[in-house]
Amino acid sequence: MRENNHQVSVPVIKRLPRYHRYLEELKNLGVVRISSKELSARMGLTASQIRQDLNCFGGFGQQGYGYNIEQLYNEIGAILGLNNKYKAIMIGAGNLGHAIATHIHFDNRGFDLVGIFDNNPAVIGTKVGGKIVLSSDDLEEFCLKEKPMVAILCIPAEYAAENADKLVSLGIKAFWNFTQYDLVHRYKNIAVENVHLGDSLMTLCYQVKEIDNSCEEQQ
Amino acid sequence: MRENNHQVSVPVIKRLPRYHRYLEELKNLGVVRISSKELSARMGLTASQIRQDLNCFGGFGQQGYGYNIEQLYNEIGAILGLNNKYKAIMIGAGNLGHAIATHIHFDNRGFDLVGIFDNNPAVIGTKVGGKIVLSSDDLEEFCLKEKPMVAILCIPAEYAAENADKLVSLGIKAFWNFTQYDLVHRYKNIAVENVHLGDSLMTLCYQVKEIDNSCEEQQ
DNA sequence: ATATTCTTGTTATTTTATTGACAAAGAGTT
DNA sequence: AACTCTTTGTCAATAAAATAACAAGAATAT
Repeated sequence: MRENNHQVSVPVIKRLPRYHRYLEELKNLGVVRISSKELSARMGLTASQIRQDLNCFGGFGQQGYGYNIEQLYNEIGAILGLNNKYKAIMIGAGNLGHAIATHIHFDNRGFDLVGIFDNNPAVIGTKVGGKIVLSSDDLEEFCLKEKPMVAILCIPAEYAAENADKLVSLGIKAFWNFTQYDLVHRYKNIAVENVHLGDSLMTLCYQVKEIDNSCEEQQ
Repeated sequence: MRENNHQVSVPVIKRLPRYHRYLEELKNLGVVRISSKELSARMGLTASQIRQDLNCFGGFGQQGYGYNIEQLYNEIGAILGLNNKYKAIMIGAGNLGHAIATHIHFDNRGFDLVGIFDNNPAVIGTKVGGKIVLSSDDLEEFCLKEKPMVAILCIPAEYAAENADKLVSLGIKAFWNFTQYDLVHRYKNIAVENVHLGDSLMTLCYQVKEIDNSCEEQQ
């Protein structure tokens, strides 16, 4: 892999998981090699972009041949760090937390969900995704012992800031943030990946409105 | 509002929900007006960007004064189309579908969730978010009668393509897609908003790896 | 072996997005 | 009423991202 001294841009990083998915599918289909041209056609982007993206990390292809699918799949997995087992804890075991904990394959994506916390007595002690939900009161002790690196926030927006501050003080280095609260520029050297479902739905609403308007115009 | 003949770029649209959130918060705090400068400081972006974004849709501000928060909030809501009641149906009432159906405030965001469908007999007939889960067998009849515009896909990736095709044939014009399957360039004149949670987690993994590496280097 | 085709990695160009600059206009002040 | 300050809307400049172009290397065919 190429030396990492030049920062790779966010748009490139955001595309890597998608490449990874397509390559996995091709790998499972038994396809051995692919050219940037063919992959671009499948994915609906330009061959140039694929080559440029990949060359941020190194030359994985071969002229006149293309890319070896299994190798490229593994390389991208390594770039993303999916072989890691970063310890993650979940804060909030309500509807959404429950769904995320049971639905997401953390182990394929570099993480290990080691603890789930809630402050609702009705939920504490129940099992979610094979794990017993712990009380938020035990959070500090747990963090000191297990030293998790990542926190998944599945709590109401109004509790996000205080919880995040506390978690940072307990050594958390990254957030997977499902709250509406914007954590992004609250800390430095803390990674934040927001999943703003409400924002996503509003964006869809705009698109639907556009389609709706153009339908009406045609009539 | 300004005439809509020039297409507004995707990055601008994606920022609108965030403006909307911040304005809502300010409104609830009883703040009446705000300048682009102050809003930009709160949101962590440039004043120029805010002014440029807003001027894609019209001049909502006043020189020497700034923007009236309530007015701007309403304008952005109207631009996004949040006052609509687009009928939405959910396909798949598993863990994730259940959480989305109960957790998301559809009515604040331009939608009305009118039906939930699943093909698992153990789930059909149960109540999710106050609605009885219907059998997928009833989907066609339901769509002919209710004419929903949007489908929320909470099914495994392998069933995404066939379901989407069927839904498009039944008149669905937009998808909120929670599957890993890429619907984007499958149809034209169909809106797709993807929520690829797996991709999001992989992106976070990359960020965590970066932090982890820089920590190790320091030692 | 040689020629031809394919396909990469990289540089150049174009397009898109963000930031900066500033005249014009209204708000607040004296 | 005149003056100063603030802040917009817009245009210009810069930065970033995507696309195109192409030389060079490797595979395949003859």
